[in-house]
Amino acid sequence: MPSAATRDTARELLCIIPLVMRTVAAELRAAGEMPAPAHFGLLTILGRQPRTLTELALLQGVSLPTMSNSVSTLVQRGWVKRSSPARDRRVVIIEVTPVGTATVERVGKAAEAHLSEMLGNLTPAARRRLKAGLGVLRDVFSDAPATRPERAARATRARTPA
Amino acid sequence: MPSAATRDTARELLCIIPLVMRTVAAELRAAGEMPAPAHFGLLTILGRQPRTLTELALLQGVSLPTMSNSVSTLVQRGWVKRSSPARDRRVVIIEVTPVGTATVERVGKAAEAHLSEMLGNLTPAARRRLKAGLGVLRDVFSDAPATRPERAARATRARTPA
DNA sequence: GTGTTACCTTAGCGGTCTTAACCATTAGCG
DNA sequence: CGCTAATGGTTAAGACCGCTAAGGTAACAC
Repeated sequence: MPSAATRDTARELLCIIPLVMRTVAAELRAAGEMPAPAHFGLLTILGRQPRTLTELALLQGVSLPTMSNSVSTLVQRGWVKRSSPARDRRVVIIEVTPVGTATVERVGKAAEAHLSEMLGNLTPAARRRLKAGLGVLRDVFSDAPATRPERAARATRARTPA
Repeated sequence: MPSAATRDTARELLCIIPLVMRTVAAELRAAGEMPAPAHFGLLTILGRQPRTLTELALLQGVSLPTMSNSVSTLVQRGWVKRSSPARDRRVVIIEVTPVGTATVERVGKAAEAHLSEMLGNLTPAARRRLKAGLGVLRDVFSDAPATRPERAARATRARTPA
């Protein structure tokens, strides 16, 4: 049984996040060649190291088809590259291309600049509070697709026997 | 010129918010009759008082057509009602219906419950930090469509002289 | 009454996400 | 060795959400 305080925070989340999301998306859109919100995080992750499709889907908390499609559009734009290791030709490794790196760099800077304009008016204390809050959000949501059991279930291909 | 700290926070925002958004959307989706993420905030606002379409668009930071469409689907589901005051038949007043109120109530509770599960593991201190951060987010984004000058301009009818 | 302005809607497009169904490759086992 | 099952991805179809551009109607101003 969740405490009232917890439920209150949940409600806050429910109302505020979409609002913020819209703004973030708008920033990204305005920041030039629009790597859609989802693409931005993806490119950032891939900037650290190449990944398989499944890994990416897990990290971002989306379904495999969604990730497959996202990657496809990223490939179309020349930002990432698919490749299959000879070891196991079922898997697909996704890597960023130099163009992709450059793009995420550039767009990220532009979006940051815009966002910073809004954040610039904050008092240092408020900014610190914001950052702390974001840290908590990251801890909670960073890889917790836990609420959807199916997600995990699918991984093991639990087939309900008709 | 934004400080490094500000830019850092902006980058955090850019990466984390979409992640959180996905989870929130999933909660709402899982919570039954899925008033899509955007609809939830809308119904909440309308729960406080009826609004015109333009007001709603401004409050939510979306374009007028977008709001018109959202309201249309809400109407289709019987959650809100459109009406034109005799005073000025150009404007449209949106009101929640009893069904709408009940729905947002029920779905909100379900989503809260899910979210609370994740939030429940937080230490009280962490939860407080989160709440504080959300408060800052609200202040910054709640009605700051500032990045798009047209939006504000349109409201005050500040017409750039051709 | 003619023209401008305000408010809203329609049309069309791209993006994100889902589930269901399908294909290809690999691994296990008789 | 050949068949079956499991694993990893992709395609297809459907629902939302956001945008711009292009109407349409009501009110206001001359």
